[in-house]
Amino acid sequence: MNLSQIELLRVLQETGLNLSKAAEKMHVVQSAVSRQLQLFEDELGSPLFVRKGKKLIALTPLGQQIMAEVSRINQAKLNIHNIAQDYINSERGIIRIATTHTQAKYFLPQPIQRFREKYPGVRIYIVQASPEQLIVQLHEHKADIAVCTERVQDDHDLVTQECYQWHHAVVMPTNHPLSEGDISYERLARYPILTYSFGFTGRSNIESAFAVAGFHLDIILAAADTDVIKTYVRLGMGVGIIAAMAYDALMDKDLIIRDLAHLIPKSTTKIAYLRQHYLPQYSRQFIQELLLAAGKSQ
Amino acid sequence: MNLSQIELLRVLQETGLNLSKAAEKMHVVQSAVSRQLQLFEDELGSPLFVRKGKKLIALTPLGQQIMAEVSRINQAKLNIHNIAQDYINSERGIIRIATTHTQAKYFLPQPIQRFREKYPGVRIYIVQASPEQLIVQLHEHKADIAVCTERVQDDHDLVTQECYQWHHAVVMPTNHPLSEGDISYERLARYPILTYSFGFTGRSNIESAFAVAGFHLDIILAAADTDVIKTYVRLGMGVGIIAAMAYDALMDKDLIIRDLAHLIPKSTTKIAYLRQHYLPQYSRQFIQELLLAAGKSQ
DNA sequence: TAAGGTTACGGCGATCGTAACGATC
DNA sequence: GATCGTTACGATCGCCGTAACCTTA
Repeated sequence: MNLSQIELLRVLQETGLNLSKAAEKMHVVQSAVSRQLQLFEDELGSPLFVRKGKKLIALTPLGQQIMAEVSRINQAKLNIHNIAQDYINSERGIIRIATTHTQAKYFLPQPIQRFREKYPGVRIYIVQASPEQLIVQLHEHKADIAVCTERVQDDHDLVTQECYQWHHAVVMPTNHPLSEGDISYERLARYPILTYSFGFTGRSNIESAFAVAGFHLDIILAAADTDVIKTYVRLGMGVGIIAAMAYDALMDKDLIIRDLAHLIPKSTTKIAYLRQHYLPQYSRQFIQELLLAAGKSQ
Repeated sequence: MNLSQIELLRVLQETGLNLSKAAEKMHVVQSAVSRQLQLFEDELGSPLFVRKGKKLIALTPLGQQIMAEVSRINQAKLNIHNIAQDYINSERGIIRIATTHTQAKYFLPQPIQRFREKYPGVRIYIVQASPEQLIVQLHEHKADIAVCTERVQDDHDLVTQECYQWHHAVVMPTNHPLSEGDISYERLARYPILTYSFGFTGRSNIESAFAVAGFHLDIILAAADTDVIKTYVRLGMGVGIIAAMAYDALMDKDLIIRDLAHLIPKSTTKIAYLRQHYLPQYSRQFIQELLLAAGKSQ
C-alpha cells in the first residue's frame, strides 16, 4: 500500500469510477492507474470494485468500508501539509468559503473586509453553490468553511456553529396595496409571490409557516438569488419574500420592505466545517470575525 | 510524503527518537531513514524534531501536531488491512487481549474456551501487563482489546464497556482468628496485610475505603499477582486481600475466604479498545462472549 | 572509542510511458 | 468506431546499501 494508491481511490470516487479520467487528474497515463489499482486489490486479496466487463460500476461492500478509511488518510494527509504551512507562516494562505449568493453579497462583505485588514496575506476564495452543494464542497475538500442557512445540522461529520439569526421580509413596488395596513397570512397569500428556490435561504421556513397556518402561497418565480427576485418585483410581477438583510436601504429605495417576523419563524445562518479538518490560525480568526459581525463577539 | 515516512515517524516514537534503532525495526540501513526524515522535513519546510548536535531529543511543537495526524494515518492503514482480512475470512485471525494476571487466570478461561469452540481458526494472544501498560499496549497497536479494572475510564480515545462487578475478600490460613466473628475495618487493620500492587486489581478501592473509615492498613507485601499473595499467606506472613473470584474452592481448600463487600466498595472490570480501531467480526464476538460470561448476555 | 548521525555514490527495482490489444456501448 | 480498460516491454527515477566521515558522551 502506498499513498498514491490511496489517492487513486479518492480520485476514482470523484470521477465516477472512471480510470481514464482518474489517470488524467493524477497526471499519469491510464495504464499506470490500472496497474496500481490491480496491485492494491491483490494486496488486499479481494476486489474493491464491482466490474461490468472491464468497467468499474460500483464499490463492493469491502470497497465501501475501505473507502471510509481512505478518506481519513486523505484528510490527515491534507492536515499535515496545512499544519506545517500554518506553522511556517500563519499570515499567508488561502481560505475557501463555500456559501450562497445571499450570504456572499449581504453578510460576508463586512467581516471579509475586516479580516483582510488583519490578514492581508490570506487569499479568499468564495465558492458559490446551492446549500446542498456547499456540504459536498466541504466533504470533497473544495472548501474549508461553509456559511449556510439550511441543511447543515444533520451531518455528523460537520462541526456547526450558530452565526446569526434573521427573518424574512416582503418587498414590493411603492404604492403596492401591501404597503399599508397589517400583513396577515391571508392578505399575503392573495398576491403572486417571488422568493428563493427550494432549499435556499430559509425557503423551508416560508413553506412550513404558511402550511401550518393553512394558506397556500402562489409562488410564481423562485430564484437562488435575491437580486433576481428584486428585479422581477420591480417589473411588477408580484411581491418578493426575501431575507430582511438583503434589502439595501440605498440601492433599493424604489422598493418598500415590510417585516414578516410575525408570520415566518426566524432562520439561523450557521458556520460549518469538517470535524477532522485542520483549520489554520487565520481560518479560526475568520470565524471569529464572522461571529463578531453577527454580534456574537467572542 | 509517502507511507514509509509516516511509518518512520511512528517507529521513531517507539524507539525514543533513535534513528539507528528505527532503521533496524524497519529493516533498512540507518542512512536510509536519516535521508527519509530529511526529505520529509524538507517537504514540510520546517523541522519536526529538536536536535542536540545530530541527535534527535524531542518533538518540535509542529512535530507534536503532525504526530497526531500520523497516528491517524497509521491507524487507518492497519484498519484497511484488517477490514480486508476480515472480509476474506472472518473465521481466521488473531485477537490480542491485554490484561492482568488475575483476569487472565480467573475470569478469561471460560469465555476464551467457549470462544475457541466457535472460532477455532482464531489465534489468541494474551498480553499480560500492568494496568497502566495495558492502555499503552492498545495505543501502540500491540493489543486489540484490554480487560482491565483500573485506569481506563478517563482516556477519551478508548471505548469502554462495563464487563462485570466484583468485590474483594480476605483469605487466611485455617484457624486464623479472623475466620470467626464479624470483620470490621478495625479488626482487619490489626493484621499484616498482603494485597495487590498499587494500580492493580482494585487496589485503589482498598486504599480509599480504609482511608475514609479512618484506618491505616499495614500492607507488608504487594504483588501484581493473586497467586503470589496466596503463597505468602500460606507461609503465615499475614492475611491477603484479593479479588473474591480469585479464590479457587478446589485448589485453595487450605485457605479460608471471607467476604469484604461490606467494607470495600465493589470494583468494575471493563473492556476497552481504541475508538478508531477496526475490530473484526470475531473480536466483536469475543466481546459478546466476555459479557455473556459476566452474566450480561447481549 | 563506541554510538549515533550525515554525506556521497553506485546499483537495483518499482513504477512509469509507449504501444498494441480486447471489450463494450 | 469511440470510449474504456488490460497486458507487454523498455526506460527512468527514486530509494536503498555500502562506505567513508563527522560529532558527542
